[in-house]
Parts: sequence; structure tokens; C-alpha cells
Amino acid sequence: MSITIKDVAKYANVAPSTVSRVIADSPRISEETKNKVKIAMEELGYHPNLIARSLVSRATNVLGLVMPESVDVVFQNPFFSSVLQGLSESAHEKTYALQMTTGKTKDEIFQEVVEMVQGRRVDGLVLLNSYVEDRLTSYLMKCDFPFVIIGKPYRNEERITYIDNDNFRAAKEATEYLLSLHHERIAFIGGSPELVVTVDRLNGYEKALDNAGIKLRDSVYAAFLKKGGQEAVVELLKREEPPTALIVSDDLMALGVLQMLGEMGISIGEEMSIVSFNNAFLARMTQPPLTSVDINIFSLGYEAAKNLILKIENPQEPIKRIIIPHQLVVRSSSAPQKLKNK
Amino acid sequence: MSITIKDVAKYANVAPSTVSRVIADSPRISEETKNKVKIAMEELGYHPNLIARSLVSRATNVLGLVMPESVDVVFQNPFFSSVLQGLSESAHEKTYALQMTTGKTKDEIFQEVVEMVQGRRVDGLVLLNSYVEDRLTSYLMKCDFPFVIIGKPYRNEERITYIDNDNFRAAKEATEYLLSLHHERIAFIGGSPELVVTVDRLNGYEKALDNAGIKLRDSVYAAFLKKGGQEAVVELLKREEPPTALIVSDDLMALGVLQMLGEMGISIGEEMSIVSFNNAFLARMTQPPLTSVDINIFSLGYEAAKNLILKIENPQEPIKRIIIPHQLVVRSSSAPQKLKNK
DNA sequence: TTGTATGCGTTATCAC
DNA sequence: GTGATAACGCATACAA
Repeated sequence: MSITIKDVAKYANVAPSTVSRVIADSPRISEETKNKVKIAMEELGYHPNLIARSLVSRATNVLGLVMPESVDVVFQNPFFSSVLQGLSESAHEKTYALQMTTGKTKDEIFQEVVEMVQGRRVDGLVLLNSYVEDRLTSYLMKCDFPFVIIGKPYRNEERITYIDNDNFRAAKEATEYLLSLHHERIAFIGGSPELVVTVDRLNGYEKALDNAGIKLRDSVYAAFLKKGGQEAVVELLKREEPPTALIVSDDLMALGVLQMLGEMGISIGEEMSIVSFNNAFLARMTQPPLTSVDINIFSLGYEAAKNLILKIENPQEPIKRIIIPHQLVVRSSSAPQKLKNK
Repeated sequence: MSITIKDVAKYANVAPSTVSRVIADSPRISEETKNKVKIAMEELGYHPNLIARSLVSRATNVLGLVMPESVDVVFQNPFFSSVLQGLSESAHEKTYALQMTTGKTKDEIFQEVVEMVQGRRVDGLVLLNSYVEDRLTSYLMKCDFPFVIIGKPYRNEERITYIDNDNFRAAKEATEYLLSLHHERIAFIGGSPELVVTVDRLNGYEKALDNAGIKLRDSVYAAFLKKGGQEAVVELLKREEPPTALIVSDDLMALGVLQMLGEMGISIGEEMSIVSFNNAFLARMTQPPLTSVDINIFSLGYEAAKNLILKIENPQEPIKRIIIPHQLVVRSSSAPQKLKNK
């Protein structure tokens, strides 16, 4: 049986309500009793029961994290750790705790979210999945429950606060960079085409080629994993006119690409240039190191939690669209195209 | 204003307590009213307020995760993702949610834990840090609050349930493996000497050398990061009799080791053999792939949550010491020692 | 089998 | 300034 506010009240010879006011640091309470109560709390080792407090205050100081459905993929990709680190940092600054869903299927996750929301277990939600999935977001909008999305919502873009990169521009710039190295046969290896991020980057890639007046384009979709990259390369090198450069939508995939090319005896830089995304620590470690677009994953998480909390604490907070800057980091996996094509 | 149990009761023409019993699926309630109430819940879209339930039932169905203090290191190391995945899976099976600390210093984390515990926000805790830090564990033991440790406690080993590998044996076997390849100058690169896991592995390494009658031993400590590995190598190669083989306590460190050796023009396998720990996906990706001891990180997390829940749901549950099996996975970073020493 | 009454530990609205 | 008292939404002992 642990110490309650009543115990403290008795010990300090005051009413429970007075203790409550001391905890809330109410201005209309004498310094004298304030001290008296504080000492009592100290001596009894009192800590408020947050559950009871939540019940009456209707706030938990907890943020819910809605994990993507393909958990295995997520947990393997360093992207996840970095987002989490950003979320954690931000939540910590505002003294919010983090609670995450554990479900594996869309349905399970949906049920968990409903429980979190209706069960009043969290004050707001960060959605880590930008899948073309509307049930969840429309449910949350219907409930008028505070939430933000990391990535871009598929629909209702103007009605949802989200934190994203300008993936269109990022991919366009990456492609332009390869064009500036005189590459003309550039292929795109993306993640799942169901992900908005894939679509955005593909569009950026195509726009750059359009602008350069290049007709040839080639793209393959694969999982955000090493295996996905390997398979994609095999596919692309079967082409009649195989590419001399690749835009790869994720470092982990690029790792697979590197390895497969290595096995095929194709030298990176010389015969094939590669630009990937995320700039995870991996990118610096591969042989050769990867040219990669740093999308500031930490900031993605940090801003997500920060803006969610803003929204929770002020329901009038306007809808926002937060774009985290990106930056192309050139390393040796990309080099000028020297060989004359055909 | 959301739907409460009273609304459902009115709607179904029963007492609130009856609704409560239907939710709990009490056997002494007629099928008829059960259905009536269920329909009412359905039609009103009722979901119980879990906070209110927690207040009276004194249970939250939430597990707390106590993160290590060096958060940056943790988040960068794939170990973390895998443990989390195991924890998540296990928690999900028993319908527990996961809540994590966000603090950065020991003191902050300690305060968060006290709040979680006294605030009755979680039913139990998983400690992810096996630091030589006693304040937290002795506090939890004093409170008689359910917790388990991933790794080995520094003290009170017989009074705490923990989930660990047999790190002594694992390191001993790894060393014996190198000995069987005729290496005689084997050095050990460990993580922080404050970590029990480092101590255990170092002891195993030394034991193997003892058994083989080899006097020469050499060890260096570094951070569980790539940089740590790089610095350690530089250090070791300054020796008068530099090693021909290395036991490295973490894949990420090993990656740094590989890279630094590459820069120094020392060929892996030929001139230097390496065995590391964790067998993260990294290990398969490096050039050459790493021989690594798979410690089953997922299981570490899975068993931790599982046994914590057992403990929560049955206070009589005995203290346990759960050893997760390990396995040496041989790849090409290790090879027989051919050159004659000296 | 079901309804009534009470309490879980807080905060908030009154009075005084 | 401080003390009763009533919620918050639920579970449960006790009645009926």
C-alpha cells in the first residue's frame, strides 16, 4: 500500500485539497503551509498517483507511437532508431513519455489505436506509417484526436499536420547531380510503390530527366531491405541498355546493390554510380562509401513530437506542414561517366 | 465527451455494474442480457476508459522499458532494435503495451523510473542497462516492484530475474576457435569495462588462453561504436608483437576495425583474423563478412518481456536466470594462421 | 442473476 | 488561505 495524498495531509495536519494545491504550486497558499506540506511529502516519500490524476485531469502526458505494419522491416532499418531518438529527445524536453503499438497487422494496429484513444491512455499520436491507408487517419480525424504524421498523408493533406522531407526535390537534385556527371542512363530503385515517399521520389527523378530532355527512364520497386536492392540490380542489368547510374531510395537497399554489383564484378564509381537516401551510418561504412541524401531523420522525429505536443497543449494550433531540409552528401560511390555510351 | 459505462447501462436498461460484468465476461450473467449489453456497446461505440479501470484494478497492462543512459550509443547500435523487436512481440502476445524512458542521465532516468513506479503507470520494468549501477535495482527491490534485467546484474545475482547469454562461455569458445586456427597472439577489444558483459567476455577469453597455456594477452576497451573499434586497432598495432587475431565485442566495433585495417593495408583473413559478437545484419554485409557469435538478441528481448509478465501476473513466480543460447557463425573474416610468428 | 453503494487517488468547486 | 465535498469512470462487496 503506497502513500497517498491523504497520508500526507494527515501527516502535515492539513486537508488533502491543500496538499493538492501545494503540488500544483497554487499561488494562493501560504509559504508556511507550503513548506510544511513539502516536508511531509519528502519524509513520507510521497509521489502522486498519475493514474488518478489522469482520470480527473483527462491528460496522461504520454505520446503514442503508431508503428508501421511491416514491423520486421522497420526494426531492421536504422531509419527507425533515428526517428525514435528524435521523438525521445523531444518528448523528454516536454516531459512526455512514449508508448508504442506492438501490433503486426493493420487490423491489430487499428484496434490498438482505438484502445489508446478511447481508453484515454495517450494524449496524442505520431503515425510512423505513411501508407496509403486511410482508415486510421479518418478515424482520428472523426474523433478530433491530436495526431501528426511522419511522411506525407495520401489524402487530406491540407487537413493534417505532417512532417516530411521535400522528397520530390531531393530526388530531383540527386538526379541532376548524376546528370551533371554526364550520366544519361539513370535508373531508379524505389521502395514499395504504396508509400508516398516512393511516389514523390520517383516523380522528382522523372522531372529531372524531363528537364534534361532525356527520354530513357527505368524504375524497379523493392523492399526497404538489403535483399530488395540485390534483386533490383539483377533486374536492371538484364536490360538492353543497362544504366550507368542508380538512384536508390534507401541506404540499406543500396548496400544490397553494392554487394550484388561486387559479385558481378562491376566496379562502383568506375562503371556504375550510385546515389542513395537517408545517409545512415551505413553510408559511410560501405566499400566504397555511399553518396547519399541526408534527410535528417532525427529532426523528422524531433519535430513530430514537438508539434504534436504543441497541438495537444493548444487545440487551436493550426494545421502545419513541416519540411525538414535535406542535403546531398557526396562520397565515392558516384563519379563522372567516362565511357562513351553505345 | 465520450461514452461511459453509464451510457451503455441506460441504453441497455441495466445497471452499470451489469455492463462491467459483461465486459469482464462474468459467468453469472444471463446470455440474454449479455447480448443486450453487447449490442448496446456496439451501437454506442463504447470502449472502456482504461485509466479509470487502472485506478481501481491497480494494473495498467503496460511494461516500462528503462533505456541505458548512453542513449546515443544505444540508438546507433542495431542491438537496440532487435531487443525492442523481441520485447514488442512478447508484449503483444500478452496484450501489454510498451512505454519507454526518455531520460539521458542516470539521475533523470532514476526519476522517471520512480515516477513510473510510484505513479503506477506501469506494471513492471525491463532494465536494458546492465551497468554497475545499483541505485535503481536496490530501489526496485525495496519497493518489491516486478522487474527483470537484460544482461547480468552486478550484484544480488541470486535475487534478481535476469536474461543473459553465457558470455563467459561464448567468448571462451570464440577464443578456442581462433586457437584451433593456430593463432597464438589473440587480442580482445571490449566495450566499456563498466559493463558486466565486457567483464564476462574478457574472462572467457582469458580462460581459453589459460587453458591453452598461452601467456600473451592484450585487451583494449572502447565504445560500442565504429569509432571505438578504429581507435582500438591503432592502439593494438603499435605493440611490439601485434596480434594476428582479434576478438571484438560488437559487430559495430568490428566494422570500425575492418575499415581501419583496410586503410592500413592489412588484409583480413590473411594477415588478421576477426571474430565479433552479435551477428547483426551488418556482419553479413562487410567485406569480408564477419565471423560473429550470434547471441540471439531477439530472444533476449522476447524472454525478458515474457518472464516479466509472468512475474507481474504471479507474484509467487520464482527468481529465474535465463540463459539464451549463442552460436558461432563462421564467415571469411577468420582464417588459419599461416605465417610463422616472429 | 442483477442492482446499489462504495472506493480507487486525484483535482476542482464550492464554501468559510 | 484553507477545508469539505463532489466528481472522474470503473470494479466489486454486499443486497436483493
